[in-house]
Amino acid sequence: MSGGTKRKDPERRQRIVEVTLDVVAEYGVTGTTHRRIAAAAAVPLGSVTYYFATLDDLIAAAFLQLAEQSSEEFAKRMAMAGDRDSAKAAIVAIIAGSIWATPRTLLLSYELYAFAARHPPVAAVMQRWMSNSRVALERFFDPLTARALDALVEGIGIHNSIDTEPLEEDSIRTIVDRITGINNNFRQN
Amino acid sequence: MSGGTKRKDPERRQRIVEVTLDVVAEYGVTGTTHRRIAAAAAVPLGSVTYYFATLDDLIAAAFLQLAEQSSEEFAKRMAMAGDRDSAKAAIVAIIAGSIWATPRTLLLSYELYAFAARHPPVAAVMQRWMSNSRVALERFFDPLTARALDALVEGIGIHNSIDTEPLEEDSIRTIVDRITGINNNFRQN
DNA sequence: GAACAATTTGTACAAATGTACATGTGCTTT
DNA sequence: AAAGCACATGTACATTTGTACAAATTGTTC
Repeated sequence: MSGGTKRKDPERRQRIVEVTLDVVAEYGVTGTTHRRIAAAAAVPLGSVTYYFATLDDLIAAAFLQLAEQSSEEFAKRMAMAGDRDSAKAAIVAIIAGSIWATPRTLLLSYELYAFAARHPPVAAVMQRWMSNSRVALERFFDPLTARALDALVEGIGIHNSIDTEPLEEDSIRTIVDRITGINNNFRQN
Repeated sequence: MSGGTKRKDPERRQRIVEVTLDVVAEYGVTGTTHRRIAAAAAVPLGSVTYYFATLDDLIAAAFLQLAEQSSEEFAKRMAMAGDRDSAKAAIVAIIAGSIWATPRTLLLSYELYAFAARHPPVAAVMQRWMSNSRVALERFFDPLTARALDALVEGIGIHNSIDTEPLEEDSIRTIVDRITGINNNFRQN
């Protein structure tokens, strides 16, 4: 039939990519090696180099996946919102909830930023990611507000991960309210 | 006299620390090695290991210095402000101006975050840094607003460094105005 | 100026790493 | 069933790395 699976372990490549994120999360990019990845994926060393010409390629692939997943996730949550108020609620939930801003994700973000700074293709994907987030936000808010909210998600996320006592949900809501304005910049669709 | 300098190259240790930041900025923590640092500082390899027992120690020392410098710099700028309005102006300048949010500093920040996540002592210093920033801001704003502004500096800084067209100063001012409130949460001293 | 301790230097080496590659192994097509 | 091919595996190896260390050097103290 059409495009049948090739051989034995059809999802091996994908598994390697996913496991790479685990390794990065645990050891950092600095401590990420072919052998650790191979061990984590339970495949022989040669298998890792078979699918990815270079270690950088593999790490890049892993980060690309992370960016795309995050981007989709964010867009999905925003898409579920019907009006400005529920959009604001979604933002608050994204920042406060340990669903998205999990320690692991934050940590991977730091590694991603650092990595992207030295790998233009990855940087390009990050730009798309940011752009998508903004587009999603601009369904409910004007461009400037969208950017501010986007930055806020980033900033509070980071600070909360470092801070001993993270901001509470109510506080976050207050800030979001201030940025979006109680009665200015309407532009519903 | 009291505590005279020991030997030949009295500032060697300090120079090594500073040069380490250069190396990290250029190659990332991943690409930072004893030998590169030695070359950049124009000292023999043995000299690097003489002052710092381990490479991690050295990198940690370098990041600690970065954190302290940044912290002082931020506090100083805030201290110069006399009232809320000039404080707001200072914040806008910090975000927009390429003085503090230079590509190098941002890049080093990413590396620092990632590094701190795996090195508790460095994480502790980062907490102090954040705490200091907030205290500086709380001279002019209530605690919640201070946190929001702090996060905003972080978030916009990052996004601007990735984005193709950074936010203009006017836009930043608008957002800062919204967060600080035009006529709410006064608390001058 | 001899003893001393703090620095300085060059070299050595075991461990880890990225990558290459020769050799299997099992589908699929002819 | 033979051939072809994509995938799989284990091993090999040149490099790079962190770190140790013995030997020199230099200022300071007595």
